[in-house]
Parts: sequence; C-alpha cells; structure tokens
Amino acid sequence: MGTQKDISRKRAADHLIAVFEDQIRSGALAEGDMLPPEREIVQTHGVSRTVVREAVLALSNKGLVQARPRYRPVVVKPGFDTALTVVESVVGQLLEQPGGVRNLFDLRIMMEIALVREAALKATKDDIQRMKVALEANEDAIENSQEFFRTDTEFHGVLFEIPQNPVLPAVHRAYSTWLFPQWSQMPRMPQRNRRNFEAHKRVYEAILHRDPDLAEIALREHLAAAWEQVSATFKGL
Amino acid sequence: MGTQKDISRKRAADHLIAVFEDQIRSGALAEGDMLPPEREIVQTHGVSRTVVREAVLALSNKGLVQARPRYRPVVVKPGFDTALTVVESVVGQLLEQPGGVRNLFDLRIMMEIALVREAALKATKDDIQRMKVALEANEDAIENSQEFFRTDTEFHGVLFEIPQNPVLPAVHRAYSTWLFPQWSQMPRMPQRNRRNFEAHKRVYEAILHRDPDLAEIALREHLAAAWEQVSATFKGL
DNA sequence: TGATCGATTTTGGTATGACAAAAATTAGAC
DNA sequence: GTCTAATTTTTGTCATACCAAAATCGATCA
Repeated sequence: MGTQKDISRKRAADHLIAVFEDQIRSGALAEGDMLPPEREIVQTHGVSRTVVREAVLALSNKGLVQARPRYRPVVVKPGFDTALTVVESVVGQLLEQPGGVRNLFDLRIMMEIALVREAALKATKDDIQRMKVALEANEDAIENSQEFFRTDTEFHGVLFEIPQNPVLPAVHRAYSTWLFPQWSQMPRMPQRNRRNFEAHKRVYEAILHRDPDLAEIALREHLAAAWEQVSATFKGL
Repeated sequence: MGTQKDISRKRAADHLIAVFEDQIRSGALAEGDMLPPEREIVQTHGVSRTVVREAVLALSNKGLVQARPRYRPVVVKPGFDTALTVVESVVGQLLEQPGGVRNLFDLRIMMEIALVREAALKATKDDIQRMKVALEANEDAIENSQEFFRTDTEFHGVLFEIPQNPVLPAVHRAYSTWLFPQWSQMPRMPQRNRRNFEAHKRVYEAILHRDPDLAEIALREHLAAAWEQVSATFKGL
C-alpha cells in the first residue's frame, strides 16, 4: 500500500509535480492554459530541464495536462472520463488475459441491472422519452448493422444517464471503448439485430410499467444472449 | 543502427514504450524481473538516456513497472488493483470538487445494492459463513472505534468477494483508500458504532433469508445513515 | 568455514550544453 | 487587412559529466 512516506529527500521531479498539481487544483493554472515553456520553469524553479521534462511527462501521464508531441502542454480539468482513459493501457492488458473480458462483462451486467432497476423506480417522463427515441432509432437501424451497433450503444447509454451521476456516462463510454474491438468484429446479421432490438424493447416496456424485477429479467436475458454471441465468435475468452 | 526502425515522426520514447509493453505482454519480461540498466538500454536500442528515462517513467506511470526512487524498476503484472491506483491522483482532484464525494458515494450505493441482491440470491454457505465471522468481529469491536472501522470495511469487503469477480475486491479496496480520509476523520462514538453494526446485521439476516428486496432496503437505510454521518461532519460536500 | 563490515563498482538522479526540426511569431509583400 | 516568407522560440533528442545511493565484491574476523 503506502509506498510514499519519503517525500522530502527523494526525487526533485516529484516536488515539481506537486507544485503544478496544486496550481491546477487552486485554479492558478486554469483549464486551457498552457504550461510555461520548459526553460522558463527551469528559471523560476531552479531545476534542470531534465527534471522539468520528467515532471511535465508525469503530469501528462496522469491526465492533468494534455501534451501533443510538439505542442505546449495544455492544462485540462480532470473529469471522470480522463480518470478512465488513464487506465486504458492497463485495461488493455487485462482484456488480453484469460477471463479478462468475461470479468469486465459480468461487472457490466451487474451495473446495468442496477441501472434498469433504478430506472424502473425513478425514471422521469423525460428519461422515458429519451429511451423511446433511442429505441426507435434502434429499430430503424435493424437492416444496417453498422448503424444498429451505434444505436444499440446509445440505447444502453441512456440508461447510464438516468441516475444523473456524471460518473456513470463516463463508465459507459469507457466500456464502449474497451469492448469495442470485440463487438465490432462480430458478424451482425439483421435477424440477430432484430432479436436484440426486441430485447431492448422488453427492457423499455418493463421500465415503462415500473416493474424492476421484470426489467432485471429482461436485461439479464438480453446480456446473456449478447454474451453468447460474443463467446461464440471468440472461443476461449 | 542499420536495423530499420521506422523513424516515426512521433516521439522516440513512444517506440521504446511499445517495445517494453510487448516484452511484458509476451512474457519476455516476467513479473518480478528488473528492467535492464538504463545505460544498457541505451546500448541495445541506440537511443539516448533521456529517451530511456522518459520511457521508463511512462511505464511506471502506467503501472506496468514499479519504480522506487533509487532502485531498478521492477516489472509488475498489471492487476485490477493497479488499474485503480493509476487513477489515484485524478480521483483525488475529483473528490475535492463540489459533489465529487457524493457522486462516488452514490455509485458505491448502487453497486453495493447490486451486491447484496446478488448475495441474497446466490451466496453459498461459505459466503454466509464468512459474513457471519466478519459480523461477529464487527460486533466485538463496537467499543473500539479504530477496530470497528476496520471490521466495518471488512464486512463490506466480504460482499464484494461473493460474486467471485476479481474486479470487485479491487474496486472495494480502491473505494476504501479513496474515501478513507473522509471516514477516518469522523468522530466515532460507540453508540453510532452499535447502530451501524445493527444495520450490518439486518443486511446479513436479509441475505440469510434469501430476500433481495429486504436486503436492498436494509443496505439503503444503512448507507443513507452513513452518508448522513459523513455530511454532518463535513459541510458542503 | 562462514559471517560481517568496509571499499569499490555500478547505477539512478540531476545538471549542462548543444543541435535539428517543428511550432510560434514577426516582418514583409500584396 | 490578408497571405506569405523569414525569424525566433520551443520542444525533442543527444552527449557528457558528476554526485549519491545501491549493489557488488573482498578482506577481515569470530
């Protein structure tokens, strides 16, 4: 756990990192501002350019600044999205090891069940309207697998927006990004699309009837079938 | 140097990072192995030490190697825990902005509700036994607030272990770490401990009776009360 | 023989200077 | 005022050097 009790006498870059983190946190460096040029930081903080570059790189890797190759680093206010993009490489490794996809998919099932239950209890008229729109778009795209995939993702995305918690849409975007390679390579026949659409419709109607248990059952069946489709395409996940 | 290294217009360090990522993924660099000395990497890859250090630092920030200040970087097999520790700094910022704690706490409520429902449906005898043990330890610690906090966390931790998904315990550990500052600063009176223990007991018994709805209600009340305790201590979260 | 302690070598952390290439800025032409 | 070319900044990279801490080795001693 705690590997950082040693703050004072260690790396100089860590101090610089802390300084910039504070400046960002306090707003001295606002979102969109550019970091000072490296040589200026060298002057103002009395360290070498090596240290400055290490600090800036670390900030970049932490997602606190956005540093395109030849450009000045720009301060970004960390949102829940950045938190999830930072772990991208690690997740990539996890997905490639046996059971990795399954574990993340199971977690998604669990979360989404919670979401539909909550939706069945607390969805507003506006929420239901948004679901309806997404559902109709999904139906219209049954013949176009590419478009169906998009509207499918969007329909599920509405569920993540209902609790009004900004973490959830970020989680959904992260999931969509991470699992996209698996899904996009799957063959998508119209009849399969139709089955998925019907499942979406059942979930929607269960929410409409304010029946959490039914919504859970419908979603569980839907995602179980979806998993079948995935694992039938990719053996040995 | 004649080896055709596709001179990317990008940064040279990125190439090195990719090389090491591949070596870790393929197992050429196994868990626990140390990276070669920087000067050796300079020789074998024909780049400057600056680039090597940048690459190693990036790998460290990604959580693929563990680099203590003066020691050789050690390869670590990325687990779900590392994925969550990587985002530590970002989460720290998020927790300090208004509503940040509330958003994460709400998410925790949602997840844990899903967990107790699932536990009520599918907990094994062994799971229930582990809950019982944790619960008894919790009861024994009512007079000792420090110990009560530990056993409290542990009881909830059991819930995260029941679905047998390695992501969940990692999530729980991350939550415990992130929210620890808030909780540890709270005054913890024995009577309050007792109330929390009683809540734990109700959750346990609902699971014992295989009643997901009751378990949900019990947990919801428990966490709502817990939030009251937190927000009463810290205004304006 | 084996363990302990000290000297030597290795290695990471930092500083400095230099240079090419790309970006940012300015000057100039229209 | 706008577009373009020349100039200046700035980043990316390299090379070298030095210090301090860690790792290694070796001699001493029980």
